[in-house]
Amino acid sequence: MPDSAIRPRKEFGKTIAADITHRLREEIIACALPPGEPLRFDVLRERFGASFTTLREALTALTAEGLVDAQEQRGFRVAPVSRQDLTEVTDARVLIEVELIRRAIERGNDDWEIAVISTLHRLKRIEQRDPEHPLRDPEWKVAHRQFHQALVSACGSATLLAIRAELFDRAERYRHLSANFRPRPRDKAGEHQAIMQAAISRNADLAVQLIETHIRSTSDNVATYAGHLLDTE
Amino acid sequence: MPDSAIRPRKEFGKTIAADITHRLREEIIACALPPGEPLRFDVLRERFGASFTTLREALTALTAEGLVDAQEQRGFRVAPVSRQDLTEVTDARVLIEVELIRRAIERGNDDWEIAVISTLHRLKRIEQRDPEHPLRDPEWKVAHRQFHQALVSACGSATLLAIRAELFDRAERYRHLSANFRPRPRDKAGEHQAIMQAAISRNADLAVQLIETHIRSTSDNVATYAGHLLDTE
DNA sequence: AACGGTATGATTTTCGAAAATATGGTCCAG
DNA sequence: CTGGACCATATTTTCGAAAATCATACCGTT
Repeated sequence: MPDSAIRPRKEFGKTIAADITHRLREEIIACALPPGEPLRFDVLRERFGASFTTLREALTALTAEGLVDAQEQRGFRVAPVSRQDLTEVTDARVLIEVELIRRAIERGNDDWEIAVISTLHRLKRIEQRDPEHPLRDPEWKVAHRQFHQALVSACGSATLLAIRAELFDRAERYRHLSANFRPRPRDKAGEHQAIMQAAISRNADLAVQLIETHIRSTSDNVATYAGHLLDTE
Repeated sequence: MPDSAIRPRKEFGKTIAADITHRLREEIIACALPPGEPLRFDVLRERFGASFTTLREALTALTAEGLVDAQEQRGFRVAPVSRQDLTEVTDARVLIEVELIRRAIERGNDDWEIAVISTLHRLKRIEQRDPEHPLRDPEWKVAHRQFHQALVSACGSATLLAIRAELFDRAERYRHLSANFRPRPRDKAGEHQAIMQAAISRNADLAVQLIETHIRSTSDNVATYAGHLLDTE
């Protein structure tokens, strides 16, 4: 289900609707389309060069992912943000991610270990390039996502992985929301390193604790530095 | 997000696409459209009296819910079933439902207690009518769903409730799959009664244990009596 | 007979026009 | 001035035809 986002230039593989869905998702997560923004067909039609129907299909898919809000007979808009929603997403992520980490540590084989180590390695290399503003680097985004994805990939449940991916996207949107206001990033590199070590050494309890802290502190950061954006309805 | 399925006669509220989505979902869950069945537009067009585009939108929504399988450029089909998928759905349900029951018991107020008691009452009345084949009674289906929904409704997280609803639907499809082969229903009435009592008396640990047993034994039943349907790819 | 390539038919996917519905403003009655 | 009904416009939603893509059968070559 996740996308392994290799340069999604033009229509990479298949249907236009799937491509539009992908591009719209990226823009919403990156807050290029801000929360609450009405999504009018005329505008989208021009921006994405697709017809009503195709756009509608994409918007329907994103509605199911919780990134778009459908108001029957009154069109679509980017899903609004709120403190309540941030809390719900955070709690749900903790619940699921903790379970998946446990399972992955229990079941992960050599390939899993390699994936975890190598994705972290790439992430650290990218961070060295611009330690101040990692979130602005699209490559960092991809690498960060892939590291966390690798960590749980061995859990054995495609169903839970799909749910996790959805929640990850929704959380990432909140991260972008606060990116412009956050003074300096905290020591994420160190946290990722510690999580990797706990996972590889099969210390489940420690890994779980680190992951929960990681998720919650990110969420707290958003609430602190983007709180003023979370109050409008 | 859940539907409170009151007689969805004709186009009840709003858009045709939403209506078709609802009807298609019901038919898939009830296995009127069997797992793996190709969903060709000509056929659907005749069956539901809607156009390509509208149907496509409905199928896209159901794909996101895990009830339909989209194969790019090669159309849609009813999501296939498998032992692996049944296991995943069951485990995910236990994980989430257990958490939600805990939260609901902690946060539920008078309205919650009333909802739990009254939905169980209705369920029992319906069961008295035809104790042998409850699953064949569409009213039982609705009442059963509403009881379980009421149990967790006070959890405080719309996000987790939406995920739960999706998993419930997917599990219900498996139940229908085995309904024709199951010799006699086990004592569900007693189980529901016990769950209700544990919840109302705020005995979280007991309620959690009962719910987990309830979910897993249902799943085991399916594996036992519909196992021969779960092996074809 | 086996293989590869191509033409034909079936099916999905996309499009823009047309129908349905909401929005906003104006006018009139109270 | 206020409130409500009505009309005009903006926007969404739906449709069936047209384009794109896939599946299959056919044919010629080895």
